[in-house]
Amino acid sequence: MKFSKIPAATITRLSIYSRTLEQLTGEGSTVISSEKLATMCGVNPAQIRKDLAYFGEFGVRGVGYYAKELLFEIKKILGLNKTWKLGIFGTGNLGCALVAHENFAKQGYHFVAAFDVDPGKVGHKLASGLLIHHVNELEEVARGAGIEIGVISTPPSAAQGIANRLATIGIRGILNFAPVQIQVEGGLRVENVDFTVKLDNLAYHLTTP
Amino acid sequence: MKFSKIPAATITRLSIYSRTLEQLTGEGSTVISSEKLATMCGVNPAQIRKDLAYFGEFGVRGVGYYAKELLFEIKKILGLNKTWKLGIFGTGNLGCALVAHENFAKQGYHFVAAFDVDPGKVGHKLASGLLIHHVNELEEVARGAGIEIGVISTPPSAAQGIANRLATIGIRGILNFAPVQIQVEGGLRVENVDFTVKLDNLAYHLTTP
DNA sequence: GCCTGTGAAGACGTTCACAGCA
DNA sequence: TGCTGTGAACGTCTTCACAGGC
Repeated sequence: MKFSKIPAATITRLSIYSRTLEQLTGEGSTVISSEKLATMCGVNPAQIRKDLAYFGEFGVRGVGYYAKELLFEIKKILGLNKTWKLGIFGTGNLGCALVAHENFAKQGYHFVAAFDVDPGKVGHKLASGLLIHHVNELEEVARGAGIEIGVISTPPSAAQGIANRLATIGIRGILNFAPVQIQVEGGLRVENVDFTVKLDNLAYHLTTP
Repeated sequence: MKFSKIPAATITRLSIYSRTLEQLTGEGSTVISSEKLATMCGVNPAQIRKDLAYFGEFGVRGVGYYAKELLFEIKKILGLNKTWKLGIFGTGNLGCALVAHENFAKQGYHFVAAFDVDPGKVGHKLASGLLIHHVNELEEVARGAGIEIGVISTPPSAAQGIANRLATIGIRGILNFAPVQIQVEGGLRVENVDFTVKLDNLAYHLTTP
């Protein structure tokens, strides 16, 4: 185990390795080489070995990695050996789709509270049975439900305000779907999921080959 | 104008600058310095100047950038001075939410065709009025509608197959919401929008402060 | 023989610091 | 003076190439 600083890209790749290993173990693979895993993940084999070396020695020389064991270790590294409680802010089309999305629950991410500003929605339930609270009650409900990660799918103009309030009650992680750059300070970490940025990337590369 | 290779990260940032400038011009700003724009976008001022320098000289020394003009130039660089035709593959919760999402249309991205495998959905229309075709008709309909970018929101297992078929009819851009690594070759470009990877990042950083 | 683990080399991207110009 | 444009310095991440070990 090394104590050097771990590249952000390494964590992102671990997540992809994890997903690929999930698939491989599901298909019955037991041993996998860095080369084969690399091909499946679209990276360089040395990259995989280096990424893993930050956290330990998980392979067997001359053999490869035991898929199930490696998957377990990676999940432990990422903190996926527990359940995470999420709150959704904004229950429009996207917000509802996210709550209903199966991949979250499958990975241990559970929505435990939902919020909106629309009085016509407050008090109603989402398809999953989750009650929609008014965003005025954010602090109280978030604490009560034990939210650990906030998911923002509000219009851009509301995102910063939600983030600020989440910060003050000690939430340290935000997944932001609103197309704005949220200004943060201190321990709060924001990950942006940005469709438009990705589309702009495609547009650029289709325009400038 | 320089002919050096442009970092991928530069394009992503241009997209963010564009969004921020959109907001600024909307608020009535006319001139903006690299420093102020940098603060708003969460980057280094020199970074902005360098990013822009790849494409030309858009600023005025001692003054800054004219917001409206810069926005126009960045949009031109990104290829946003035209309308892009998108096809959606998979009309589940997420797919429907994407078609309904206002930010796409606002930036010139228009869904012109929808596909699903579910016979119960084929023939029906989405809320936007878009008719759902069976994915069997992919090639014919995609050509007819002039799809330029494919948006995949199918289950993971179906994603690669759709990508292959899009590749054979000459589609060169894919926005992939399925949590799998799509294997591509040649001119096809895939951008992944990966909620779970982002959440795993948060989980890691909340676990390992 | 084969595949992992890793120091060293290389490639890449970012930041600095200042020249250039309104 | 003030802010952009940019070569050079810096730091970071990736890839190579081979030592280490089954």
